[in-house]
Amino acid sequence: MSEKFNFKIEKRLADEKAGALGRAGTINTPHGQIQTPSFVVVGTKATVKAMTPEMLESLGAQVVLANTYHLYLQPGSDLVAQAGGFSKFMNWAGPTMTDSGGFQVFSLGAAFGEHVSKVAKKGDEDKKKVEDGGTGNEGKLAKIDEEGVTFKSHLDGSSHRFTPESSMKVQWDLGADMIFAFDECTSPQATHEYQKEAMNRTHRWAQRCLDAHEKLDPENIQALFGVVQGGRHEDLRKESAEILGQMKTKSGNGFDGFGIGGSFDKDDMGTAVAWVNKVLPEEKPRHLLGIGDPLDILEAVENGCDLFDCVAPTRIARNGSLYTKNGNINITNSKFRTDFSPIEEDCKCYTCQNYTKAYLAHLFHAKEILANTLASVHNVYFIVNFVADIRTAILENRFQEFKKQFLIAFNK
RNA sequence: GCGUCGGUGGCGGAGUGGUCAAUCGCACUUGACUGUAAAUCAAGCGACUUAUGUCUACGCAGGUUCAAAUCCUGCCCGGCGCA
Repeated sequence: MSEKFNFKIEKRLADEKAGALGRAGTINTPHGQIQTPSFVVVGTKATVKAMTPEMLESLGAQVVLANTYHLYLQPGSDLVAQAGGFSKFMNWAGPTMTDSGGFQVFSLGAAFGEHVSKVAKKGDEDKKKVEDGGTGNEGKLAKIDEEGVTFKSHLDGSSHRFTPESSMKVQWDLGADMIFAFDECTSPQATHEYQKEAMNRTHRWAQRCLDAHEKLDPENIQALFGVVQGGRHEDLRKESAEILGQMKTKSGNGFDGFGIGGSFDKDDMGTAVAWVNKVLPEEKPRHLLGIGDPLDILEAVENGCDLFDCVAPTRIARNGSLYTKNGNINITNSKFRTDFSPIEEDCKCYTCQNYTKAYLAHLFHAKEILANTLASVHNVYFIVNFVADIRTAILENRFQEFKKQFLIAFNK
């Protein structure tokens, strides 16, 4: 009944600008098509915070990504399996993905209690280099060894262990169309030496994921994406893409697509992504994990990425930051209290069609729960349609013009 | 009228002789947020300022003291009790 996973490239950027890696395509999954490039909405615990699936669908979202670690802890992956998978559980009929739990190795390990982002900005250089990835320190909730990672639940402190094999099993139970190999997301503050060590471990884990997945899912119902690591280093990134691009099981099955994970330099994301995408097999989709800033997406699409997921649109929405074509605004700023115009005059989202900035400002100041929903609707609409517009521009041979116009308006 | 308790920064409310421009909470202002530990977090919040700097401040007016939001006197205002 369902179509097997596949990816078709419809249009390449290369005919517009020599050397450009970008493309527009279509992914087929058992739960429908994804027109790429596409923004994947994050619904960590089988819910996109403050939004119903109907809202997501009506604003054009195509894919939802949930998280292995979170659903494993709560309500438990066996329960989600009983429900028929997280997509059925949350009433989202479209394509789905799950992250492997690899990001929690970072967020509950190296990044726990620190002010570290996986995207390093200027001025972060003076932050101390971390020799062991930062995971061995006291108080961290994740500890890594060769076999896997031991976590302490952030909910109740109980101990749990993930291995490449168990991540595959949990993701099988969660039942997404596309899943990721269990990897280690490293801190941008980690040394080159540590990045290399972590990358090599991630490669060994990738092979184990590939093998375990083949046993669990011999008909390959779920597409498995390998995750490229290597941090901010060109040599490591290229090596990782090379190894994962060619990795196979004994019976010859390789990855169905690739995630690009780990840490980046904010200023040079396009370059880092290009190192990888020049090496990865062209005919497989590439998902840039956890990246969602409009400017980063623009760079990454141009350099060959097809899918993006990011918590930013929903998280910053809940904190009062709203995307506009002229840059972000913070709706809680005092000047918006009496601004009776929509967030954006020409925006077609439900929020902009029906409410004013003054009303949203009021909801935020009053800490009304509807603020989260209306702000999330706008931001998700903005980013999903922004990426869809990039796709259209590629198909219509006007990507560079689109990019130029967007940057002029968006850059503050 | 008598007695009694109290009047502190936008609000609530600590402080009861020096370390107080004054704990804390709220409100307010601004910022951050990139595979969600997140409806979270950070900074600021008397004035002027580059300042560990100066000035003005704890109902009002005096006084005691080297030093007062803190002690004394008077006044004004409020709560409660008794007439």
